[in-house]
Parts: sequence; structure tokens; C-alpha cells
Amino acid sequence: MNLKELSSLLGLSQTTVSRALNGYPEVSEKTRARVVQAAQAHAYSPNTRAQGLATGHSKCIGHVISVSDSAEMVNPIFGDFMAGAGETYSAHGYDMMVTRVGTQDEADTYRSLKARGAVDGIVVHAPRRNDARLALLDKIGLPYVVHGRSTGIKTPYSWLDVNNTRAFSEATSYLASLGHSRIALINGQETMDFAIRRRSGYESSLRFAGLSIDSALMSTGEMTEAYGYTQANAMLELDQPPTAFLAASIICAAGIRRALDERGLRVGQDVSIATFDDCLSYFGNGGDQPVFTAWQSSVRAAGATLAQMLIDRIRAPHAPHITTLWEAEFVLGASTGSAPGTSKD
Amino acid sequence: MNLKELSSLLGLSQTTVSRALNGYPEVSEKTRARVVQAAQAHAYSPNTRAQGLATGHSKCIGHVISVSDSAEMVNPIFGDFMAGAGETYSAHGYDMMVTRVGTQDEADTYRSLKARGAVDGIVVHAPRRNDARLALLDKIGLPYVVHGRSTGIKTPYSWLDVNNTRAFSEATSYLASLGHSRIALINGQETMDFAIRRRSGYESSLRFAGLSIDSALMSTGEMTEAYGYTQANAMLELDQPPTAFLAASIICAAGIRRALDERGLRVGQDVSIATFDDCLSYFGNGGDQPVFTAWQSSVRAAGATLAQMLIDRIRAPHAPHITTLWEAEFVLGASTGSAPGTSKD
DNA sequence: ACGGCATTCCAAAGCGCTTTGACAAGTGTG
DNA sequence: CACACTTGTCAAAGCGCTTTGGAATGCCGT
Repeated sequence: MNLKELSSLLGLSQTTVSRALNGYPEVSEKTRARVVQAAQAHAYSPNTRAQGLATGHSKCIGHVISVSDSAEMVNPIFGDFMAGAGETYSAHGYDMMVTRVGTQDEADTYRSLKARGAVDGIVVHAPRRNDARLALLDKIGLPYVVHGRSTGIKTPYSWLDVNNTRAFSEATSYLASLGHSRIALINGQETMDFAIRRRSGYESSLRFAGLSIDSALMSTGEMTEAYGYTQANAMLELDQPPTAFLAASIICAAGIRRALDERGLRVGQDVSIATFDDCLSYFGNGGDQPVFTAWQSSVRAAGATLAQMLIDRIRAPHAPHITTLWEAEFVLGASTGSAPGTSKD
Repeated sequence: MNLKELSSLLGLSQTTVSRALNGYPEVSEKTRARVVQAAQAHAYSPNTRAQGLATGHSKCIGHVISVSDSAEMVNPIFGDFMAGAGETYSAHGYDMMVTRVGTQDEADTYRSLKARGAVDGIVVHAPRRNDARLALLDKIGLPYVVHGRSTGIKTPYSWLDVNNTRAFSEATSYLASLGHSRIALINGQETMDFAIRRRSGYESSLRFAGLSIDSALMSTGEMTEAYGYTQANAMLELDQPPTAFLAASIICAAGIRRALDERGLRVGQDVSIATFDDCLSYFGNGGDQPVFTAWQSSVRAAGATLAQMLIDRIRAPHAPHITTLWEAEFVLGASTGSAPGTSKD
């Protein structure tokens, strides 16, 4: 069923039917009702491609997952982000396109997405410091919003970020206030802007607390369970092992806990764990008694909000940029306690 | 840059340029080379929508994530699946569209995807028993492949599945052979076909081993970490608690381990855990000493293979259906051991 | 009765591509 | 040298929609 068929069926012109369905005022309410009903009855939906050709918009948003070819990792965060974004998209009649690409082909992918007119805008994931993608997107004229920020980029752009510096600063201070002086940071990959911010929050609080910054207590890597486990184990072998861990993700934190459990160390008593928590649906940290003491911020909510920001941006490409900074929420869990030897224990 | 511009720039007709780029034989190699070079120089990519309109194909594959509105869960498996599928798609010039939808709107989504011509085919995820989606897709004529199978569907369809029955049967037998007589099954949602198969494999091996089937040792639910934890805890409170757990996913298994650790039970000694492992990139179970004894099958590989199957199917919609059954691979990990009180321990 | 003004509808152009059918130019044959 | 073929190219139609610029209709006041 297409426009031509539907309109001849109704004895109307294509113009009128099209206008009726798209809510234009030039058509009487009576005929509009008739058209809408007929469209529903015959399950007519305008052909996306034809509509796109005629309007010049694809009504589609692109997400590029860049997969470093060596590791082939897909962060589970992505799924939750897309669920949030997808909700917004479908509410506004947008489709969502996902492209998987090796990191070195990323620029070509953006260019192609634009040249082919495949998408009206894109979400930039996992921005790096001085991320070259932003300038590229500006140059080719593809609207975008950034999930996170890119330190060093001078030109304005729209972003939504969690205050990572603050969260990790608070977390570090919190652990220090419990008497911990050897606090380890199990960070994400420090090519990512957010990881850099997290480290700086951590370091500044260490300094503020008068604690030494020990590179042996800092690690950076892909935030897998195995990574948390391996790093925790390595650090616990040190002459002066940490008494507290600060993890970049609840998945890492799970790995750290495994290392502690395996060594017979009691989490929250012998060794503390605090973590950032993206509120992934498959790794709940809620309930009456949260497992981990955490600074949390829902990545699903971020997806929903960023999607809205992008849609607004596509509608008004020259509107001033919107930037949003969310504060992570503190949740006290069972994984932290006073440092061993401090006060009562 | 579009076809018209490019062709007038070359002093050729649009026809010739189009044919040159699409590899038609009617154009001399000399002009083809000239055209290809110019296209590259001017970063010309044909407009996807126009191309789609003209050809009738969208060169796009749909994936529908149906999110039960109550829970809003997104299985991390999805990310790995898409990474695998995405690789195949981009190799064949296909785009990937993801639609998030509440379960009750799923049928409408498929219909709309077809009516709008948005996709050339789709991948059906998480099939249920007697899944109504397959008949719907057949009816509306949207090519598809199924990740898994749907018991009860008589008409042929293309699928790729892991031999879940066998894997869980083997796993149960394995645990029984270690002397375990109280073996718990922490299953996925038994609305899903794969979960039903897993249970049947589990039960048949229990029977074969002469062990009783105790519904108190079986649970079904969304395979989150918290679910594994909660169920394990509940079962360990039973008068006759299990000495072994069989988990549906490595994420559940992590929850079970947490419950054991918390109770001071040694994994692989006091209580064993075996699990199915989808080889998620963020939850590696590999290495020299795998954490869990597992039956594994890469969901990423499944994605890549199913994508290929779908593309083939789109090319030849009336070709006989292809069905593929993969066997899960056994991996001995540290999480299983003889039942307490059995032989040496 | 007639011009003026909304109101309601339409024919046709155009979006950027593929593809059909036709046409020059070049090649070989008798 | 005329003939039939191949080879390389093109103009134009068409994919299904939106949108521009009219045109017909009905209603008003004068």
C-alpha cells in the first residue's frame, strides 16, 4: 500500500492525503479523519526512503561503536545507553542506526554516514582528550552531541557528562576519611577523557588529604571483570598493599571483590571497595543494602537525555549549544569501612 | 556531491557514472577508472535513500530489542551479538538498525518496519516457545533469521542455535559424576525457548543419574547478577541445600559466587558452580585457569554467522532454510570439585 | 449579480538514484 | 563497400514521497 493507491482509493489527490496525514492545516477536519482512518485500515505507513528523499531528512540517528581491533570489546554500558536513547527516538519517530567500526576507520565512517545521507545526526561515544572527531563532524556538517566531554576542544559543542572529577574526588576523600591511606585507583582506559578526569579527581583528593600519590596504586585498562581481578591481585602483592580500592565501574569492582574473596579478605572490613556505578540493568546495586558503596549515575537516563538534545539540535542546528553536567549520587553500601587498625573495628 | 554533479563534472551521463561505480560490464575499463578516481577525489557516496528508492532495497537489517516495560532490562549479550553481526554487515555494505520497543508493541514494530521499507530483513532475538513472531514475519513477507529456535513452530525457518539441551544435560551429568546429588538450576526466564531446553536437559540428566527433581532447586528469572545472588542465598537456606549450582549465564554465576563468598563457602570445594558462558567480552572466562567450569559458545560468533545467513536469505528469499546447531565447548575451571564428603577432599 | 476572499483541493515538479530502451561509433565479414 | 554485430554511451522514465503554485468551490458583502 502506497500513497498513490491510498489516495485513488479515497478519491483524493496524493497531495491531500499526504497533507492530511502530516497534519497540515489546509485540509478540512472531515477529510482528514477519513484519510487517517483509511490509512489505519490499510496499514499504510509512508515509505521511509521516499519520505527521506523528498524531505532531505533521514529521521535516523547514528551511533558508532568503535571497536579497537585488537581487543574487540563491547562495553555493556552501550546496551543500556541505547535502551535509553531508543525510547526517546521512537517517541519522536526517529530510527536508530548502529555502526560497528575499527577505530582507524572511524573518520571514514562519519564521512560516509553524512555523504550517503544515512543519518541526520550522531551521538559521539567515549570522547578522548582533544578528540579529533568533533572538528571532523563540524567540518562535514553532521549534527552531534557528545556523551562526555573532550578536554582541549575550544569550539563549543553540546554535551552531557557526569561530574567525574567530583565523584572520584569525593570517593577518594570518603575513603581517606575512613582512615585509608593506601587507596588504589582501578581506572578505565586513560585515553578516554572521563578516565583522565577521574584520575585527576582522585589525585587532587589524595593531595588534599596529605596522602602520597603512588603510581603503583594506579592502573588503567578496559573495565572488564578480569581486569579488576588482575589489577587487584597485583596490587595486593605489593609490599604496602592498598586497603581500599576505587573502581571505575561496577564490573571492575566485581573483579576486585573476587580477588579479595579468593584471598580470604573481608570486603568492607579488611579491604574497602568504592566504585562508580552506571546503573546497568544487569548489575543492580540497589535494594535495601547496596553491595557497593558507589557514586552512581544512570547511563540509560543519559542516553534518553542525549537523544532528546540531539533531536532538538537537528531541528535547530544553529541554536546555542547545551551542556549538562550531572552529579553522581552517593550510595552507601556494604563494601566500605574504616581502615584496619583505625578506631573501632 | 551527487551523481548529477559528478557526471557533469566528468562530461559523462549519470547512467555511465552509475554503471561504472556499480561494476556493470557495459562501461569500458578506461572510463571506469576515470569515474572511480573522480568519485574518490570528491568523496562521492551515493545517497542511501535515493539508492534505496530506486532499487527497492534498503540495505539495512533490523534488530528489535523488546524491553519488558516493567523491568527495562537490556541483556549485555545484545552488545556482543551486535558487534559480531555488525562486522558482517559492514563487510557487505549493510547498515544495522536497532529498535527498542515494549513487548506488547512488538508486532506493530515489525509491521511498520516492513511497511515503511525501513529494513530488508531482521534478526529475531530471544525466541519464545511457539513464537507468534515467526508466523507474523512470514505473513508480512519480511525475511528473517532466528537466534535460537522456537519449539512448536512447524513451518520451516532459518535459525542458529546452541545445543542448550545437550550442554545442560552434560553439565548436570558432570556435576552428578562429581558426587553432587543436590544440583540447583539457576535458569533464565522460562518464557524463552532456550531456557526451557536447558531445563529439560538438566532434568533428563538428573533422572538418568537417579537423582530427584526438586522444584525448590530450580529457579527462573532475568539473568542478572542480583538474581543469581538472591536465588543462591535462598536455596542455601533450605534444609537440604544444594552442593552445586548450574547457572544460565556467567553473570548469574558471578552472583552465585558472591553469595557463596559471603557465607564463607569455598567455591569448587564446599559448593560447585558450573555455568553456561556466552563469551562476553567484558566477562572473560578464559586464560590459563578459567574461573568457572563452563559450557561456552560465543554469542559474538553467533551474531556474525546469523548476519551472514540473513544476508544470504535476503539475496535468495526462496532458497531452502538453513539451520545450524552449535555444540557448546566444555571448559574446566576452578569452580567445580567433588561433592563434600565424596572420596578425597 | 458580481468581485473578493477564504477554504479546500489538485497537477506537476523534484528529491538522487537505477534501469530500460535507443543510439552512435567501432569492428569484423562477405 | 554494405551488412550485421558488438561496444560504449546516453536520455528519459520511474521509485514513493513532499511541496510549490494554481485552480476550483463556497460564502460574504455590496
